[in-house]
Amino acid sequence: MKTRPLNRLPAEQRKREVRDAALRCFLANGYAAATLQQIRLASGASHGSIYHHFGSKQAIARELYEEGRRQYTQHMLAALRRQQSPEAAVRVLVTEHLRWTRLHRDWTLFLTRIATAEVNAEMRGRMMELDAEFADAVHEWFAPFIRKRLIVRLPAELLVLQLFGPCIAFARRWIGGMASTGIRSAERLLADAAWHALSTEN
Amino acid sequence: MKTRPLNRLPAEQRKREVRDAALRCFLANGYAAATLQQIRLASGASHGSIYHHFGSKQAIARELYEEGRRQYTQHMLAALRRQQSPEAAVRVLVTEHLRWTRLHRDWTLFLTRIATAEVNAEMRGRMMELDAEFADAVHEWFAPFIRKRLIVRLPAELLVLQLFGPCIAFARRWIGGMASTGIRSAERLLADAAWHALSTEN
Amino acid sequence: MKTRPLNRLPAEQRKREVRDAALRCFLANGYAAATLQQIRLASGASHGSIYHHFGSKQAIARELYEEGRRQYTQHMLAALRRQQSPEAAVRVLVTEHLRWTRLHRDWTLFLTRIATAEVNAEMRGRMMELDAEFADAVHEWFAPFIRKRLIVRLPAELLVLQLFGPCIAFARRWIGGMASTGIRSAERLLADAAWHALSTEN
Amino acid sequence: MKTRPLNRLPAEQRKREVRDAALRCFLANGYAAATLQQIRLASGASHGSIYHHFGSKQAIARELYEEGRRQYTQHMLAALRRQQSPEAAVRVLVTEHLRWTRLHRDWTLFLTRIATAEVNAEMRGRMMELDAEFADAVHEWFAPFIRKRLIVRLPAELLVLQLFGPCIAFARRWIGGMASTGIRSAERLLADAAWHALSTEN
DNA sequence: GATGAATGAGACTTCATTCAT
DNA sequence: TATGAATGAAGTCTCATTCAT
Repeated sequence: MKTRPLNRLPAEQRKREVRDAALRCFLANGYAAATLQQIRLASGASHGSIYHHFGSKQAIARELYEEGRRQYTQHMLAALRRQQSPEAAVRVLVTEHLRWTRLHRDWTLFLTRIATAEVNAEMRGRMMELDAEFADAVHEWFAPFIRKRLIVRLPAELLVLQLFGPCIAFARRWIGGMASTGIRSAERLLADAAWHALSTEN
Repeated sequence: MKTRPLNRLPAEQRKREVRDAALRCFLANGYAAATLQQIRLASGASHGSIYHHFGSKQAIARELYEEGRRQYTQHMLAALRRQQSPEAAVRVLVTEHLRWTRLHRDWTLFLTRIATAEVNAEMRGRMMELDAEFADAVHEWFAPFIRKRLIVRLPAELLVLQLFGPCIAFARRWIGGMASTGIRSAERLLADAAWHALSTEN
Repeated sequence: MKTRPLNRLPAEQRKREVRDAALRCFLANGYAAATLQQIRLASGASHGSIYHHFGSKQAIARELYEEGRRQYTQHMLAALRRQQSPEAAVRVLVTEHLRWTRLHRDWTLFLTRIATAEVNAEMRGRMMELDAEFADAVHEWFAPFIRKRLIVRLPAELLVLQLFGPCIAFARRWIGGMASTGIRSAERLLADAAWHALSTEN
Repeated sequence: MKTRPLNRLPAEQRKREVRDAALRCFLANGYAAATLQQIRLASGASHGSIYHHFGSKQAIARELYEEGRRQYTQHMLAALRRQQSPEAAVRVLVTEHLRWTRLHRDWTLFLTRIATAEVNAEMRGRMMELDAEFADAVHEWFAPFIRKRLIVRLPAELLVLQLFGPCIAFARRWIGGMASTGIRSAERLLADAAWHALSTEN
């Protein structure tokens, strides 16, 4: 009943702090195992304040997911659009994927886990939407080179899978501490392999 | 006066029923969201009976995981060992992976999810062990051909990733209802692509 | 930079809007279930503004109760005082009670519910006070006729109950959508019955 | 995690104790204000045990409501069916209603409050159903006497209201400590008044 | 006067697990 | 073996109310 608001903050700053704290908690033991209590203690915000700003635990995860995906996508597409040749593009996408994974280990872990975690249908739908958007953007860039037969003839979807499939699988192993190859060597080797797999020149 | 146990079953049959029910529950909303209550209702076994046979919720998942992995591994290695040439082997591995995915949709979904689910360290360790065993077996089969330079020179780990990465990623999309390519066309196309990616002949 | 109050209204108008919104909320699910959040959204006033004007959720209900009772009482006593004969008075009280119920369905529902709702002692005391005042006023009007034996010999309290009991019970059923008799037919029939019950002439 | 069941009871006995404790809690401050914590302490059952048997707080109230109504109804209908004449029947119904109210003050208070409390639609429907059943049973008993013109010509519904309306209103006042007339005097006076109101002989 | 961020106690409910029968 | 009553910690979320701006 008697309470004094101690830390009055601008809304966006408060949300920022809660999101950051929540990310740490989700990473520690996973989404389901993270508790509001932990997020509260880690963020310094009160229980009620968190709900005032987010409305639910899931909403925090949703905002984090959108943020992580946006950063990844922007990074990748920016790198892609700086390239001229398809070979450079293929190499850069693989290299940058692994580099982003390495530099943003937390985000990668969170995005990987939440994607298969038990989230509700609405959130799952949003994830698929973002997946499709990214795949489309990549495919669009390669389309002219596919028409010129510089890149193997594959449906757009499979081309993207051939491009990212191995490094996604590698990243998963690396995050889990299971990779015997170093991630830096993998950058080069998987870039070579991807170009070998996609080029018609070999 | 005393209630008589009505559903006395042979132990293995009762466990079978509980495992089957649990698989359905885990698939419905994920491991964490599934409750003993649901498994109890779905299996017809009582609370106490389930604990008598399994000891914990996690133990049920562990048994299911072992079972699913064993079936997958046996299927894949049997297919691999019937092959003579590296090309046939590469094609068969991709094809059979996708075929197994298609024919055992439930198992695939369960294995995929539990792999990133929030399980304890012991279970995670067991998963990695089984991963490594399978990778080693595949690599061992290809080793002679790698030495003969018929297969691209890649560390064993990356070779396996190059082989399965795309079809794992495809399977994930297909399970989620997101694949625009049919899984049967994908079998052929991804087999071609895998061979193109791994062969030194191209 | 600073947010400007956008909806600055004369105090009484703002209170009016909040009361109206609160009445709707209380009617929807009852006093206890109505939340300040709902009242805030329904009224357009901010959290703080509501507290500035009322001080508490209960105070809003109290003001509404006083308002509803005042309207009912004034209506009934005005109608009573226009009568000359006890028969006309009995008939008019029953008729007008049901007519007011019909024309002010919302108020009736609110007054009925709040009367048995879980409110604090202070408010309960105030309710009883108003009940007694009304009963006294009615009884005072009939006193001369009771002394002249035109109206059955009953303690004042029971006389009023005999007068209003059936139509209160009917109103309760009608509000709940349970009445099989139409409220307009009930006006006449219950007026007849009340006169039959109270008159010594029969 | 570690727990020892201390008070293992037959299911019905445990439910009995919880219901009794809940009735006391609901009476103390009303349904909404009563907490599971209070019921737990008052009943001696654990939190989980209560949910094992009832599933929700509302379900406890529902069972109590059914029980109270059943007791009231059985008492009243048994008394009614022992009568021969309509006069005796009218008097007995009024008298027994007030006597039951007096002897089962707790039940009356609970039934009165819960009826206007904030309960969900399903429970409200059940209440109306029981109301209608009782009214029908009473009306059926009087039907022959109405046809013989020994009882005033009123639609069944209004007849019942004329019969019980005043004593329901009185009971409400008496429970609230507002009645100036004693309940025992009221039994006789309201029985007389009811007969005067319903009989055609006067 | 108005706003809405902040509070924190406490609400109901769920759950894996235990164990007497 | 089977049953299901019992446990109680812990979960998410709600709420009336306060007060700095």
